[in-house]
Amino acid sequence: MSKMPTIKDVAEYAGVSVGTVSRVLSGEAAVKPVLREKVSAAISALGYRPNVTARALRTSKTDVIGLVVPDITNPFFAQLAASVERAALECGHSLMLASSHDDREAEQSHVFAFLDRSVRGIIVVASSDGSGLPLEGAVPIISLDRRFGSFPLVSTNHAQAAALIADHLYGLGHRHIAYIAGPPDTEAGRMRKEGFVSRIDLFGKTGEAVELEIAYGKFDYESGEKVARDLLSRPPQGRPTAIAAASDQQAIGALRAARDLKIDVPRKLSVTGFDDISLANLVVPRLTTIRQPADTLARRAVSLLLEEPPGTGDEMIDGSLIVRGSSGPCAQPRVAGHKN
Amino acid sequence: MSKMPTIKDVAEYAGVSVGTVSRVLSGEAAVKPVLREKVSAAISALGYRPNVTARALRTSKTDVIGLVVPDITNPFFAQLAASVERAALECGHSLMLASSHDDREAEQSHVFAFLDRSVRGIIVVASSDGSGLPLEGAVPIISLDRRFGSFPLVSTNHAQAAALIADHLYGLGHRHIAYIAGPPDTEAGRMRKEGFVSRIDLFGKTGEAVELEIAYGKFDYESGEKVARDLLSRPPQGRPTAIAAASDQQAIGALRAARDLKIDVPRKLSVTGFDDISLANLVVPRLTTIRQPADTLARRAVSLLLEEPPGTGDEMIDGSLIVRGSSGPCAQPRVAGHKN
DNA sequence: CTGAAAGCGCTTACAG
DNA sequence: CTGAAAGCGCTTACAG
Repeated sequence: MSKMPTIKDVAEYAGVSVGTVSRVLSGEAAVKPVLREKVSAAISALGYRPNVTARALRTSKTDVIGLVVPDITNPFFAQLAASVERAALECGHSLMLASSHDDREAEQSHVFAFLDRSVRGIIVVASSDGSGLPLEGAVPIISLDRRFGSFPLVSTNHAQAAALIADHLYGLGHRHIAYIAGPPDTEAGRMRKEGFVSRIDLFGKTGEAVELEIAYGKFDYESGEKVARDLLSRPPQGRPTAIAAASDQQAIGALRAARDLKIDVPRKLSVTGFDDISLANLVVPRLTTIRQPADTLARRAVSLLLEEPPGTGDEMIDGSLIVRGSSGPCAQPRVAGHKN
Repeated sequence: MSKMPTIKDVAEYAGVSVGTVSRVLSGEAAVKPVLREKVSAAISALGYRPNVTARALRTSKTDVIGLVVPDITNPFFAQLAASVERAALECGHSLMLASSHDDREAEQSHVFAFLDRSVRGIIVVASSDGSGLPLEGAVPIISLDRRFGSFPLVSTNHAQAAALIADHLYGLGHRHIAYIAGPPDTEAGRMRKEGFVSRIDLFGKTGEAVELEIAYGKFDYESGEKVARDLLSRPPQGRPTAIAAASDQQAIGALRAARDLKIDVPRKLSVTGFDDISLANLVVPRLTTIRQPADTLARRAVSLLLEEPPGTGDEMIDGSLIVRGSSGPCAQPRVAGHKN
């Protein structure tokens, strides 16, 4: 087997024309059973496998989906990638993966590289809000989780989900809350913050006022740790009783800062995340967070891509609140003697 | 631009033959400067980009590397994937990614799928020791981290690295150690265990004897937590003073078990991992572990793949010990009053 | 140094 | 229902 057999070899072996072989391969056109048999026999006798490249050239259709993520090392993106791969596989497609390392140029060049390979479609988890990419519809493009250019976005309903956290914390009695926001140049960062803030504002109007501090950071561990450290190195009375973070990684960083500062979570401080990465359930205490429906998101993105014609509208999928050990009732500092 | 321009369009625009265009594209053959200019001008005027598929069909060479990992959601594999992607990019190649979900059949079918796409080469992080794949050299295949079939393996020198941990723990005075091994059907699992055990045995002969318990598990969090829980729910005197795990994830699971059982790490128990995933530096306490040189591993794997002829021998790369807070001196239980 | 032509392995109208 | 033939967009001997 020094050379792979081609459709021509199969045709000769079976004593038919290549067209006929092609037809039984596609299964579309009707072929007389006798010939069909012969062809099938030839195929397995020779161990023939169609040349995907040739097929792609001829039909200018491939079965690969390109995915670009900011950083595959980020657990949430890894989860997303895994889900996209699975969804693609279910639809008989393969995955090409590229990391943009949060670099806009890399992101663009990866998209172009995918275009050059005439992939079936491209899903991009943008590194930051992309601006005017001069890309018209040769190949469908869908934004996942974070908007890329002006392409349709499939994402968690960040605002709705963030409001869930606000409800939770308010319900627990917290009236001094810090929110660690994500980068304001990401739609997810903005929407989560806005959802959270506007819910808290609403409480201010209809219930008890809440003192809300907002700090900005990146979505990673280090940012969360750093911001939380600043927030928490104040005397107890001036400290927030709850920190809501825009990502699990930030929240886990915050947890670490709290531990370093010997602040008991959840007794003295509640901490919440966003994403429900698998780690969230493993840290101590386990993290209260928002579950992003990675699987559903991925599946929808792939569907939109593959639809004929490709989906064109945004889709928002609700997140759900996962209550675990890192959040608890506010330690009512007004009662004397209960203070730290 | 409803249709992508082809090499033919460029040729017409520049007033030359397609052969000439192809030659300036490849940069190999000599082309008279005047024509070269014209062609370049035409290319940018039309926004021409070569059709990768056609080129692949013609040359039967592509610039994509296939990577199959057991689970992209596992932080170490994610790191490996990121490194492979980077290394591939540096060599002008793209990455196709597939997850085997630790399923041998899926693994095989992904390899075949890559073969069908006539990728330039395939790197596989095996889910378990693959056996006789009937794959001869159409396309180079390299095993990374865990051996696939009988293909050349690039991996950390697991035995050497595990011995480093043994040295560390022994040096700290631990004489009752538990080792949480990885699955014995993985080469990495076996070699790490063997490296660890034989080093401890050596101590037994040349120094003080060490009581060594060995438990088996998968490489994941849950396994580590479960095994450690069993190990640690014994009275303090019968407990190991150190747990060496075959992966960071196991170790982090063990950390969690220790915390649940209120066993102070590192005061009463030392815990070590293997991999140095980014999380290792974020758990509390930070995890002492072995750094696997993911970047070097990936780069070597890609190099072997791309060499002409492809590399054929195994390569072992030394790991390094990273000492952090989860390991410390043994709490000499022999001194009365110091006991728990 | 350059053009005309063959061919990579398929699919798909076009006749019959 | 089936075969002969064109053509997808390239690269590369082959002449000149």
